[in-house]
Amino acid sequence: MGKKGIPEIVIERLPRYYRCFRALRGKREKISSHELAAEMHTSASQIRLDLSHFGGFGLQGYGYNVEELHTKLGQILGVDQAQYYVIVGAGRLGRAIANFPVFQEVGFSLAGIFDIDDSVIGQDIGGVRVSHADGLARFLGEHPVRIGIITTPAEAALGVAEIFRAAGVGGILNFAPVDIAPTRQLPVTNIHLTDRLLSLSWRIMHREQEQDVSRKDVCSLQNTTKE
Amino acid sequence: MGKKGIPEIVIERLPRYYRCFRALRGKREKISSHELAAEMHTSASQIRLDLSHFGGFGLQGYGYNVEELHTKLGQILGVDQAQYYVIVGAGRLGRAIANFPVFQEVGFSLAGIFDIDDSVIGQDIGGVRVSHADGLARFLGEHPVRIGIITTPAEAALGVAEIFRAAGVGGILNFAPVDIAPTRQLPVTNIHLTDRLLSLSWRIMHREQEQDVSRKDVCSLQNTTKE
DNA sequence: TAGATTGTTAATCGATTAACAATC
DNA sequence: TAGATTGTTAATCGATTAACAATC
Repeated sequence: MGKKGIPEIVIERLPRYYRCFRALRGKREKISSHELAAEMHTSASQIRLDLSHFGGFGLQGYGYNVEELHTKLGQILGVDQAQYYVIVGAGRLGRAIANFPVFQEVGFSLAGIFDIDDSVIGQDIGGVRVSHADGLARFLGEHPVRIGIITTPAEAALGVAEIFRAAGVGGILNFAPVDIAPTRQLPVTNIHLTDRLLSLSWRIMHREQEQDVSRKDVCSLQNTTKE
Repeated sequence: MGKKGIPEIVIERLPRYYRCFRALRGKREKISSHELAAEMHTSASQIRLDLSHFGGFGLQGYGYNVEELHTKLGQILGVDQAQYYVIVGAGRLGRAIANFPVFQEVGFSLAGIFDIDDSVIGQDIGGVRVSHADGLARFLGEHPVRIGIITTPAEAALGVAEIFRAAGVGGILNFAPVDIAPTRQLPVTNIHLTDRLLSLSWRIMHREQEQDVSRKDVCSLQNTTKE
């Protein structure tokens, strides 16, 4: 099977597999779908089907080679190539993201950070000087920016998204509490932290009917696979 | 239909409806499922089925009353009651979250913030003094904390989760790049920002086969509903 | 009343799980 | 070779969409 028609939901799971194989490096040479399913609290079937979308990474009677899968999944996710991103909105969340060590580890470099508040312009954040947002469009025209991250207040977010779109930025990661609509040309991931807090709040109030992990060991990391 | 057996996926969508009705307040008195679907880029069927899980909020021939739905959805999500949360990990991300205005707007109050770094202990973050994490278990025993937010490095996260569990905290929102397993007693939402960045990276590299929004108007917010 | 729009049931679609032949 | 474990197809399960009777 080629790279066409891979369900979106499989793509969303891919980073988790990557993370798992990354953590396994050095610890073991190989792992079977069943062992991995136990680690990840999923099913072996799902792992095999998910991975098979990208080619035959496993070996019958052996399993998956940890080193190989780590490399292959990294390539699939674009971790092997340097990628540049910019942050618009140099508030607390923007600063936090600018300093995420994992982003760097994974090959993403901060190319620029922008704001409209004169009092923060010129400050050094994550090794980069904050510039005025007026210069954003121009900056994007001169630098190869793959990802635009929005950490502005809600009001500013759509305007920034439009600048990103016009400049041909590859994709948007939006943290402003507004939904930015993706298009075929411009994938967008909207991350609404408050939404996650609220759905968690609901689940807390209704925890009785939570997933029926058998109670023998409440905080265990025991897997619930049946296969 | 009662509150039993509502699919998890519906719950995850609920905050989005809430956000939408919140934004509509004052602007209009009522809205039909079709109009709302256009706003939200979903289908009217899905909206009607989702909302019907919680009771008959709509009125035939009229639609949904904005004010009423805002109130009802707020109640369902627990926004009407004061809820306390603590943050463990007073780094940049922890500070950012402590200052999220939307969390407060929605009824969540920061009860405490903890770290192990002596140089940050005693600092004021979001109106709360940073305490040493050694005092976390005791603090939880003395205060009614609904949600525990983890913004520590990966290594510390499981230990903190265990303290939360032992203290009977209602639920966990985890930002550390580790999966904390939920149990029936303790719902957990793991938010892996790097995972979202990586799946976006894949989508950028494969944007050709993105969802086929018709190209007539690339950046439009035009709805794609068919019903 | 006639038109609009819900709540809900039935039909469709997609995702997960189970099963097993292929093969290391 | 025999045992293990994959990749893949078929069966099941769940979620979305379509249709429509109920009713404001």
